[in-house]
Amino acid sequence: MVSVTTWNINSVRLRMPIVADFLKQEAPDILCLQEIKCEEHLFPYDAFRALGYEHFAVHGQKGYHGVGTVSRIPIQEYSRHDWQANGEARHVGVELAEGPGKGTVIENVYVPAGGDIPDREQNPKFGQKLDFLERMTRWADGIERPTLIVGDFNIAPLESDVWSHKQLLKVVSHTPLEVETLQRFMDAHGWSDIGREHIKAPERYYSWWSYRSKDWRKGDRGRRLDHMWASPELARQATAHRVLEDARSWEKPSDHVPLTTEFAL
Amino acid sequence: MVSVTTWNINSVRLRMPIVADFLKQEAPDILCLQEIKCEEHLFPYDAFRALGYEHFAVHGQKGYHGVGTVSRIPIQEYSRHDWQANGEARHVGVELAEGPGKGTVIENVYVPAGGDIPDREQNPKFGQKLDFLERMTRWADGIERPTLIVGDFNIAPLESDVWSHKQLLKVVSHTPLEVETLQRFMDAHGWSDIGREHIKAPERYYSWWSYRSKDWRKGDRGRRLDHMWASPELARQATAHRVLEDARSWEKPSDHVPLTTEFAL
DNA sequence: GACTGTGACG
DNA sequence: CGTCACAGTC
Repeated sequence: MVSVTTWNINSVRLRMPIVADFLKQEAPDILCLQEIKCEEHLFPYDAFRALGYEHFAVHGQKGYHGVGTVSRIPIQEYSRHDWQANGEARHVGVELAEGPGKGTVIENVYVPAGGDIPDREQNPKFGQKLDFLERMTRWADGIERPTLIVGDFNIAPLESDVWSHKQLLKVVSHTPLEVETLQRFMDAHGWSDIGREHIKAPERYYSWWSYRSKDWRKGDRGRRLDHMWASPELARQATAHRVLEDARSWEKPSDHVPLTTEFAL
Repeated sequence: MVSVTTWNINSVRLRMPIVADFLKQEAPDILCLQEIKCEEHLFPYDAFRALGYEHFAVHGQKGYHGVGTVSRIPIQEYSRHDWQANGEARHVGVELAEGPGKGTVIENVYVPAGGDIPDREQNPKFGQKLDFLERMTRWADGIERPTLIVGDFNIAPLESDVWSHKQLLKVVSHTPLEVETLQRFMDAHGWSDIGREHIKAPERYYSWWSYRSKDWRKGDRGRRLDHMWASPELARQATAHRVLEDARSWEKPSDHVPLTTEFAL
């Protein structure tokens, strides 16, 4: 069995105390973090080692973005794409280096948020987000090995992925254009949406609640921005999937919560 | 009996938890804070009221400096000098409004730090500090009522007020020029240095330890920058004086510790 | 609302 | 080392 967690941590240095709590409690084999917000040499390697996580693939930059994959089973860095070709650290890929599942690829990605206005002309960041997804789509077309891609996709595709489909139709993260673009990425490889295989629509499923409200539970205005997608054959080996909503209430929380999937490898 | 505390708090909003602890523990009648670092409308009045302190004289500004006098016995704002005439909030004066000691004046002051280089030409801030003290000296010359002046004077006048007289002779806060300038202020009214009346030189007496060292106790590199000076007749009524060095070890401490004097009024 | 870096100030 | 302000991002 191999378990994998994805978590947009919104500063790994600031959040290391709750990351440690999470690892002690949930003990996934592999933890994929997004928005680590630090350069690679400032990543808290020692704190992870002290918890038994001794394998790393970190793609960081100063201040913004950045992803890091941390593991207690051997992994090997496999790829590091810059799909925007602008130097931003938004992806790192690893493969399982030993044991059952050896060669399985785990891609950790942080898709651009896309700014406020869902219009390429008025808001270049929205265009960048779509372009990023389209380049990922072309890349996915050539995937030949069993692959798990996880991370903050910054898109909530289904109606039951948001607290109000109607009120979010023109809000970046849930616009039809983004949803279609994400669908093309899905089709390019035939990804299986593990989250929705285990928590079927139309059941409510969120992974993010804004900081901009006193009580995140009040109104439950969440969105499912974080995802775990697998190649079809790998998806069939997923035996369990959990969303740790409680983490949104922890001390100094991230605005995202961790998602975990177990695989019978 | 009336007890008065002076404490450079280095942000009253950030430090309110330890201020509350202090008031519960020491319960002075009057608390004079410096470096409150907030505008008046952001001063935590309610937190003080909840502790039984319902009388205030606050002179604040955005971000820097600022002084506030908080009392559980009636006080009345008396003066608010701008000795530099540059709009900085560095002084507020009150008088006891009722009971024994009615009319006694308590001045709360935050003398400019003076920058790094002890030279007017190279460092205008050093000149401003001296000018500030000289204007206070002219003001002190006209004092006619029993007065207590407390606060962060940013000068450690005596050899035993610093961890190394020799090593600090050219360090702003202990230069001969500052010490002479402070002495002229003392002479202008005949102030009595209550701290040194109770803890006589050459006994070690510090009220500040820099943040710039891991362990403030290591080497004990302190300075006596905070003072409580009284008119001669008032000084004779001072019955006790304490320095709460422990406060330097509290959770998220200020770099200054509170000084308290009791008066038999 | 909460994070980052920066720069000023101590 | 540690505070605040500011601007940028999400």
